[in-house]
Amino acid sequence: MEKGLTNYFENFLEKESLFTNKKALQSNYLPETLAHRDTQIQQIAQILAPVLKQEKPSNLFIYGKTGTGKTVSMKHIIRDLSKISEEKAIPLHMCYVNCKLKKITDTEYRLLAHLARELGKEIPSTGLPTDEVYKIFFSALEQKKHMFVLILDEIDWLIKKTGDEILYNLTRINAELEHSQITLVGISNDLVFTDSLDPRVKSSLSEEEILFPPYNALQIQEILNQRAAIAFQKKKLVPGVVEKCAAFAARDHGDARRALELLRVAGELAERSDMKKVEIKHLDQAEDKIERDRMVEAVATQPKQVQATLYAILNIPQEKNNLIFTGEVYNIYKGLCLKTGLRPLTQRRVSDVIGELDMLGIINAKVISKGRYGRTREISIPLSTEITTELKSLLEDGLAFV
DNA sequence: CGAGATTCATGTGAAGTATACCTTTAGGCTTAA
DNA sequence: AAGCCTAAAGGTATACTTCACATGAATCTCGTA
Repeated sequence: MEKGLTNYFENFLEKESLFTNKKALQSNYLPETLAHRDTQIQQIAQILAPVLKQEKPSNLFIYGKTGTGKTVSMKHIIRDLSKISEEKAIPLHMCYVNCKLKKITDTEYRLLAHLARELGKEIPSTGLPTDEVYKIFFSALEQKKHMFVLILDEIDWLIKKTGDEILYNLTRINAELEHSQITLVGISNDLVFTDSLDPRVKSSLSEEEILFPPYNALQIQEILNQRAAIAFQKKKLVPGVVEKCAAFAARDHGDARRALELLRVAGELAERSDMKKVEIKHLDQAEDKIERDRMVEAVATQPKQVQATLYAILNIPQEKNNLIFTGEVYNIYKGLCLKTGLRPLTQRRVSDVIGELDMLGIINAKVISKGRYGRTREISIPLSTEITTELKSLLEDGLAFV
């Protein structure tokens, strides 16, 4: 037994890896050059360049679907600008914030607290009045005497949850700052998001707008090839893998991030099963695995109550066109609480929870009116039965059944 | 037969509550002069 | 008397509850052709 394990590890070490540098396929990887995003990067650079001369650039709004390179492009620019400002000792602070991070940047208070911490201030997680945090942030900013570029990624989430007041306040702050200026860059993949903004906020946020169009299959192929050259050993990909991978991604709106992830996971799967090369079948397996992992991850990190609600939804007998209604869910949920000793939430709250699950993409919930028979959410589960059963058992463990 | 009125089951907004955490302040204790 | 620590008072954000009203199409009602 012991011996076998040691052997296994020894073999593992000796085995030649398919990868040379797997990082190149990870989503946080920043390549030296970005293919097919020259015009966009150029535009952004032009708009933001004035910061180097200590002039306030226009606020900027960037939009485009997921995986069109918005975030990478922006990070690219952040990197270059920061480098230059450092070399030339230009007082410039670029701050990238992803607003989708639960419990970190998903409310006005938390975002502000995060920003103040970025400037080296200690902010408690709760307890302080929000305008107090504004003041702290404000004075820290003023003290530093520099240009502050605030990049809000997934800004639509923030606004959806907390309203657009934050943006209004942030743009207004400039008028009161004497030694510093703040520039906003909003990134969103919701194309119609700005319509829901207060007109004043809208006009000031999108003084400039840049659209990131989806990549086409050919462009994705090039990107994949570029990255694969760095990530994989030579000739480890069966011909056609990249093409198939690009086709997968182009199928739903040219999402390059997905394509890269697909390739990486396919590589990992090939390696794990001791194959010499990455084959097409690994792509199919990878697609499965990614979907599954994403769901498991999303579900496992939810609070207990959300999990219980989801479990209730998954456990409704799936006969008639799998249409499920809120009342039904709530009843099962209550029974579940009884069994697990969980304190039941009100229907009001569960209604919101269902909305949250919908936002997370774990379920589809649409408000419909059934006429004489009332109004409710029509819930359906867009997952394969395998994933559903996997989630169920995951939840059973998590919820500690009696 | 068709235009309104009715109805149901929940959606949804506003206001209130519990909890966990923060700052301020007043009182008590210690210490140094 | 000055300094320091502690505990109570007073305040906030967040997650949730309570209350009350809003929704919107299937169904019902009733006047009319």
